[in-house]
Amino acid sequence: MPKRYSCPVELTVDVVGGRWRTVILARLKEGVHRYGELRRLTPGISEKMLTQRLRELEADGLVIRRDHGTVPPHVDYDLTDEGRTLIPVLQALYDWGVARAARTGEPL
Amino acid sequence: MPKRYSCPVELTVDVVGGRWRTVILARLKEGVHRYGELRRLTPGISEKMLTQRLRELEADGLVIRRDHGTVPPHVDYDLTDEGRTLIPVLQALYDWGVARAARTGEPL
DNA sequence: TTGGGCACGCACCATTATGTGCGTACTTGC
DNA sequence: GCAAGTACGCACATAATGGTGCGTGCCCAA
Repeated sequence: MPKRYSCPVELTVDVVGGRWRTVILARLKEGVHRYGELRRLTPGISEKMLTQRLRELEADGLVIRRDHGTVPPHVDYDLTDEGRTLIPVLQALYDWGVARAARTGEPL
Repeated sequence: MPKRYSCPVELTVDVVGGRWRTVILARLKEGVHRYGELRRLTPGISEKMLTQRLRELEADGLVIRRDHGTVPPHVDYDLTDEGRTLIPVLQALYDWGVARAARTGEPL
């Protein structure tokens, strides 16, 4: 049975919620990145988490994984068209984070 | 030691992330609500969760709790000015949810 | 020859988030 | 008199999330 949402916000949170998904998407909105680049750009994430979240984002159709089939491996990730529809959301989250940090004096 | 963020999005997610916080905030952006109203407007949430999240949002300065001190109890919740700065974020989440539902055929 | 980078998979464990069910002290409606 | 509503608190249990450490097969630099 399909899950019912009482509010569109719930649906969105279901897709981009969680500790890492939005952070990863925010990186990818700046452009294509390799696995190792994402890992370095996201301090604190474990390799397991990064792989796991990327797989989920792929399954949700927000991200494409491109394996160049070379050896040593070269894989990169990009937003799909569907993923790009999230850009306004990611931008809003980004902007609020900046403003909030300014108000509270938290470091960035 | 203060927590470090590698990206402003991380900070935002820390504040409004999780299963319920955004949903509650989205309700409050429509106006003041009593505890019982929020409970009815948010199917699936337990009373414990609702109370817990409201306390956190209060502690983060996004929501005010007003206890009218009457008996039987009458308490209502509203966004603070700080909370109102989140409205563009909440709107972006809402809009994307609507558009996503339309694309995937998910019910609302 | 030893070590590191690449992009993971897998097994196991810890922490956090969330849910469930019950109690409270009082009032109003039936 | 009895149930229901109000706005919770508390104890317990499960589910989701996250971390650790190891192994893979190949290549390149020191």
